[in-house]
Amino acid sequence: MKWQETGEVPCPVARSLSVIGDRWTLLVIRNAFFGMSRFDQFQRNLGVTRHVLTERLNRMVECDILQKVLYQQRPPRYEYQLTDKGRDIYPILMTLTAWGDKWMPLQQGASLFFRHKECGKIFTPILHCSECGEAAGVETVMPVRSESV
Amino acid sequence: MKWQETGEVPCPVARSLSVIGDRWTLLVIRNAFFGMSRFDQFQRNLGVTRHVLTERLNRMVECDILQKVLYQQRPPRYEYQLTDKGRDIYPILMTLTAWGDKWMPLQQGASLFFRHKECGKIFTPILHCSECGEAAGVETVMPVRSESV
DNA sequence: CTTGATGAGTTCCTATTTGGAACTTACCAT
DNA sequence: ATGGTAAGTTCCAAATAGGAACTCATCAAG
Repeated sequence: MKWQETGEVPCPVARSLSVIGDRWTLLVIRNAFFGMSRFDQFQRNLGVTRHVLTERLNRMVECDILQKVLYQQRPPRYEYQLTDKGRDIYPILMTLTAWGDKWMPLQQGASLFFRHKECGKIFTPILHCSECGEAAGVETVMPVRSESV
Repeated sequence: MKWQETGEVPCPVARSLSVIGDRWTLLVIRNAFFGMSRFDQFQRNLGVTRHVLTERLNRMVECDILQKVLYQQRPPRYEYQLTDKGRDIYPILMTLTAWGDKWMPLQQGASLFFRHKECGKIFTPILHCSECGEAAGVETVMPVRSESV
């Protein structure tokens, strides 16, 4: 099975991964959340080769995760900004961060935190149930395939 | 930059991705959550080539996401079971699922749901702040690098 | 006892994707 | 006229992936 065939696959995990399931893509998005938007910023910060970066940015624009915005004429220069679809990847980055901090810690401790503006504190993201509001972890959740709903 | 160099990188997102940041790895883990544990089950269900699957399973065992458990002698056969570290990937799969359902829907609707055992309902996972308990989305969260904490 | 099936890989070859470095194009500043 | 900046392109070598066939130990059937 090739990866371009998975965009229309029934599993939403596979569909998500068909777009954001490679390493550089998520790192570009992480940097976009830190305010980066230009080709050379991404390239220098990540160390990704220019031609892989070109391919990834184009794919994200096609998939409507980033949009090109003209920031200068003569010569025309575009920057890449997160769309609503792209901004909605934030929870994925938060859970990835939480997992990395917990299970692949470095001796000098975490290097990325999240501050909740409403209470002002550094926090760990916890998944809750949209229906009852209580925490929903692996022990309290059952995956259900749609055939059997 | 090569990918094997990123395991010790300061960003926890990059460290997470160095292990689970490729397409097949997360699909294998998804299937493990559905109860699969054997080589041929993974191979047939995913359509991944056997030698890529071998490499991925070995890597996950090395990283302590899966563990090999003998389930038969003569000939010795092992199955792959999620460890605590592996089970803790569940929130990542939930957020990936929620994003895929919302932004890459199929005409016939979602094909994977989560049921909260405590309230019995199908739900969408929402990230909350571990400190105050309120919802924490992209608008109410500030990423902070550790240098500036 | 020969054949066939099962499970978990391994091997081999080809095709695609990366990594790395240099080159291009359009402009501005000195 | 020279150098710098930004955003790519191009080229080649190296690594990774896809596909199909092969191996090995063992059990079951005819």
